[in-house]
Parts: sequence; structure tokens; C-alpha cells
Amino acid sequence: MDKKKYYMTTAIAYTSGKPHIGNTYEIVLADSIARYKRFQGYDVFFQTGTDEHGQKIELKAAEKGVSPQEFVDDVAGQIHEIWDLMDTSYDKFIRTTDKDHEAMVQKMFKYMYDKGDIYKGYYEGMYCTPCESFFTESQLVDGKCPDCGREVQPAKEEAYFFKMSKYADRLIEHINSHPEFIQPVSRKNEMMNNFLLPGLQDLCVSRTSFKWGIPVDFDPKHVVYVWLDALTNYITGIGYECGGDSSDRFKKNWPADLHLIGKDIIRFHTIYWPIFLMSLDLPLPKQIFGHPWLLQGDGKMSKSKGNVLYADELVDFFGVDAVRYFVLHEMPFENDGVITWELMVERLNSELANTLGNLVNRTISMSNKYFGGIVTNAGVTEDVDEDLKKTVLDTLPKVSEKMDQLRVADAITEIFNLFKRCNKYIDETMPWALAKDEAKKDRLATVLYNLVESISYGAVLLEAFMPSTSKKILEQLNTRSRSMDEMDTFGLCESGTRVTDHPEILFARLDIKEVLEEVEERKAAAAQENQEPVIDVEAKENISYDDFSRMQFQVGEILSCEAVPKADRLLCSQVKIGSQVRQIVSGIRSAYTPEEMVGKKVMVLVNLEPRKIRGLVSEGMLLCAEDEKGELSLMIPEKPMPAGAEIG
RNA sequence: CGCGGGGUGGAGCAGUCUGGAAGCUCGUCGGGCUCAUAACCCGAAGGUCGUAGGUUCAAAUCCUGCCCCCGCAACCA
Repeated sequence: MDKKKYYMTTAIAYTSGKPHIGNTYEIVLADSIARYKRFQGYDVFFQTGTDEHGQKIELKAAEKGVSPQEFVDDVAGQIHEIWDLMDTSYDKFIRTTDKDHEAMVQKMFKYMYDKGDIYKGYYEGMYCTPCESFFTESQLVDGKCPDCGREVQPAKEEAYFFKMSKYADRLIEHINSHPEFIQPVSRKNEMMNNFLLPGLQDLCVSRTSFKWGIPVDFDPKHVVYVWLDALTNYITGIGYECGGDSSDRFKKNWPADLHLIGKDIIRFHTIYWPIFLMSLDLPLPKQIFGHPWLLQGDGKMSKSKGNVLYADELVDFFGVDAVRYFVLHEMPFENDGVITWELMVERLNSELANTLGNLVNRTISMSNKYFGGIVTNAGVTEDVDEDLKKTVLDTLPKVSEKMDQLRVADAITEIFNLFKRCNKYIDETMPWALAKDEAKKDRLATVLYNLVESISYGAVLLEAFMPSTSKKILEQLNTRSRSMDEMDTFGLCESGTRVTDHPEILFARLDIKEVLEEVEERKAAAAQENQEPVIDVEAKENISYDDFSRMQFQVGEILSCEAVPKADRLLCSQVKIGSQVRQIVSGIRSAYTPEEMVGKKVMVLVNLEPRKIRGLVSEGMLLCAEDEKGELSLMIPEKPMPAGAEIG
């Protein structure tokens, strides 16, 4: 009998830097779905990978002084490591720099071009020559380049476009007739109303402004622009052959059953991707699920503390399964979720240590204490047992129902309800009381057997979410895993089995204060290690003394200062310089509050041409040093100096 | 009037599409128990569902105005 196939993917991660906990959330979420589908008997193929082209990577590599390929090899390696650290069971890790992917993208591009779906046109906009960048009218600042402030010229760049409009009606029809296509459904209207119904614009699918990409083979000054390169990984990864014979794996697995992505890229997956597939005459994926984001909660804290959380750091403190548990269980279904050290510790203590870990521990310890570890089904039942059994056996259908809706957090809640029921059962049956009466020995044995059986059942369900914990529990109880078909039976544990006599603590409780202290220490240590980062800035041409002497610097005293409304980086200061007072606007609100500015003696470039910023005239510039993180520090005279003192 | 997300007991969330007794976890307080990881079990307190209107027999849920928070964009000479 053939197993039903299930092909699912995550978005491929962009290799511009180390993935933070939010990126990690997606792969763990996908993994739990993949594992559960396998448990349900599907033949799952689970693909993930990395998106490695683009201008940003080209720039980052140049900054680091390495080739783009070296750069992405390094980052892709880190991503790979974290995915593996998180115990994710992907079947394929594709990289968009894989040669076969690149070759196939070129073929597809040509195919679409020959078909007339891609045409050559011009990308029009305002161009800033020194910055080599295009801007739209709305991006310009006072009609000038937003980056350098210089003049821009209307210009056009040759580019290839994809005729989105050609397939728009078909797509609208598809979305309307397949309500499950876009999940959660609230996103469907957003796509329809904002993009599809007003009419789709053709999509620019090539660039000439950077090199790090897949060249268009029949017009090599162009590289294929991101979406056509990235989205197609879902088919190239399983052996799609454009205009030829695709692999068996492709024939079996396409169309995908699920694309799991972040809510920010729903548009690309529910509009551009289906249209590309239509162009290739391929069927559309069955479902696209846009999950919410995992945000770091302590955003209010000072920016000087590096607040970014990484998976490997969390794992160091809590272990893989606790982190998996947290991101899977604490994430809301539709809204963004929050992660902080405090929340993480709280979850670990209450659910994992107290409810689950302690349950396993007390059960094993009672078995050892009363029966030397031997668990026997003595068959002395009471009414309470029925309720326990019912709760246990009802768990599978409930979990499956939630998982079918991709409600992973709710599915986990159902499993923990089982464990909570077990804890209650212990209180109801009071094994310690039974143990005092020799006549109740068989009842006691039955109670413990029921517990071991129930916990084993729960542990089997837990496998998809916390694989190594599931395994540990079964090992400690010395019971075996079960298949889906066996999950409608209570009592599969063999009577006479022996639990471990050295129960290992599954999850140790942590003290929040200690954790926070440790985090601080590590941060400090890391800061030590990094010490003074070397900052090299691009060298400018030498200037003559004459050039220098034309600039006038003086000490200024901040008399008053206030925030500029509707601009969250700007402060407007009244600065005393000699006998005059000047108004200066500066982008330093991230580093200084208006109150703390007042009274400071700072270094001012005085004869800078006045300029209007946010409607306020700025007559000079407060000089500031900036580090690689964008932290700012005003230049302040080392000894007291009167306002107006010349600097030179 | 830049775009988007959000405001539900002390904390984190569900419920909003498809109106119909305000729910979950944690925390707090009180009680129980002692097998266990200061754990487990029971009970209680605590909410004008941001705010002002509207529709309705009925609104957290639908409509309108306003306030506040968070991302992004912009503002950095």
C-alpha cells in the first residue's frame, strides 16, 4: 500500500547574517508539522534551504573583504548548524547557489521569455549616479537623492519584466474557488483587495545594477532578480526539469501540500509564485500558510544592550526541546508572539519542569519505592480510571484535529492536558495511602501501571514537538513507541516491565534572577572579547590645509533642546556660540534625551550652509562619533572650555 | 492625513471572519496532600474586552470618530 505523499517547504532563509530566534521559529514549526505528518502515516518530503543572491549580499561580502561565494558559504553553514541544533528533520537543504538550481532557473527564464511571458523593457525612475541607485519620486528628499542629497536625473535601466496581468484572472478564480489556499484566511482579503483586484503590475525580474545573481544566459549583463530565483527552489529542489523529463521525486511530490512562510512574504507566494507556475504549466501548491512573527519583548530596554536573541544562546540555557516548546507553544496563531528570558524561564518551570518533568519523576520514583521498579497491571480498577483512560484516548483525535488546522500551539496544549490529568489522577488515587495497606497492593500496582501507560501515550504524541524528550521519557519508563494505529488502545504497555532506577531530571527548574545575571555576564564577556572593534571607513581624498581652514569649528553650549515632532531621530537644540545662539537640528535622539543635552558643551561645525530639516532651519552641525552599531557620542572638550572657543 | 499590526483581570495570550452567558496559562490569596523537581491537587479574588458614539432583542465580535502602543518607511549635514 502506497503511503500518501506530503511535500512541504519553509521559506529559504536569506544569507545576509546569522538567523535569529524568529527565523529559527519557522523551521521548528515546519519540523513539528513534518514529524506529525509522518506519524500520521504520510510519506513526507520536507525541504528548507537558503536564498543566497542579491545586492545586499554582494555589499556585505565586500564590506568583509571576501567574495560573495565565501560569504554565503559561511552564513549558509551557520544556518545549517542551527537547523541541525534544533533537531529539525528536513529531507533536503537547497541553496540557490547550487549549480543545478542555477541552471534550471536560466532554463525557466528562457522558457518564459520564449513564451512571451517575459519581455524586455525599461525600469524607470530617478537615478543618482554616484549612488548607482534608482528611486521613485516619493522616495526623494526635496527632489534629491535620499542617500547622498545630490541631484538625481530621470533615467531608465533596461530590465526584463514578467507579464503578471496575463494570468491574474486565472489566479483570482483559483483563490476564490480554493478557500484553503491562503492561510490564515484573513490574509486572503488583503491580497485580493490590495493587489489582485486593482490590477497587477508587471514584475521586474532582472537587474543590471549588481552582479551577484544568476545571469540571464541569453543576455548576460542581466541577472535574474530575486523572486524568480528564490521561489523556484520549491520545484528545482525536487528535480523539476523545465521543458524536459522531471525526476520521479518531482512527479510524485509536486504540487506541494504546504508552503510555510512568514507573513511578510505572503504576497510573493500567493500571487507571483502561482503565476510563475501557471506560466510553466504546473499545478499550484495546495496551501500557503503565513505564520506570524516572533518578536523580542524587551524592545523598551536600552539599545546599548544587544537584545537580539539567537537560538543557540537559548539552547545553551534551556536545552533544545525547551526552546522548541517555547516557540511552538507560546506563539499565537495569527498575531505576533513575544519571547523574553523571563517568559522563557516561566514556561520552562511551570509546564516543562512542574507539570511534565515532575510527573515522570514522581511516577518512576513511586514505582521504585513500592515495587522495585516493576510495573504490573494487576487489573484492580475503580471509576476514576475510566476518566483517565478517556482523557488519554481522546487526546489523539484532538491533537490531530488541531494539527490539521496547523494549530500547533493548541495541539501541544492538548498533550499537556493529558499530563495534567495524570497529576490529578495521582492525587485522586493517593498511591502513598494505598502503599500503607498491604491489602491494596494490587490496586496500587494498577494505579502505577495506568500512569506509566498514560505517560507513554503522551510521550508518543510529544515526539513531533519535542523529539528527544519523548525518547527520554519512553526510555526511562522502558516502554516502546507506538504507531498511529495503536493509539486507540489503552493498555499496550507490557505488564512486568521495569522502569529505570535512576530517573534523570528532564527539565530542571531555573531561577529567573540567576538566568538574567548569567545573561548579563555573558554579554559582558562577549563585549570584552570583541573589545574595540576595528572600524575602517572608506578613505577620502586628501584635502589641503586651505580646505581645512575653511571649516570653522567652535565650542557650543546647549541652552535648550527639544524633540522634533513627527521625527523620531531628531533633536532641535538652541546652541550658544560666543554671543550668538543658533538652532541646530541633529539626528541623535537615539543616544540623547533632550533633557540630558542641556548644558553640554559640544563641538560644532559653525559655517555649514543652513538647511531646512523637517521644517526647521538648522544652522550648523553637532559633531558626533558613530560606531559600527550606530551608537553615537558627542564630541566634548576634554577640559572646560567657554562656549565660542575656536577649535582648530 | 505615509504603510501595516495591536490595545481583553498583575503578565503572556485565545475568542473577533460566521454577534448570543468573558476563556486559557502564569502570578496572587486561601485550603489540601506529602510520592515528587519548594512540586502536585482543590477553591477564591481580580476584567466598564483602549475610548466615544451607532446598528441590533442581543456587540469583545459589525459600522464610525478619537486616544495610545509596536514594527516598517521617512527625518540624520
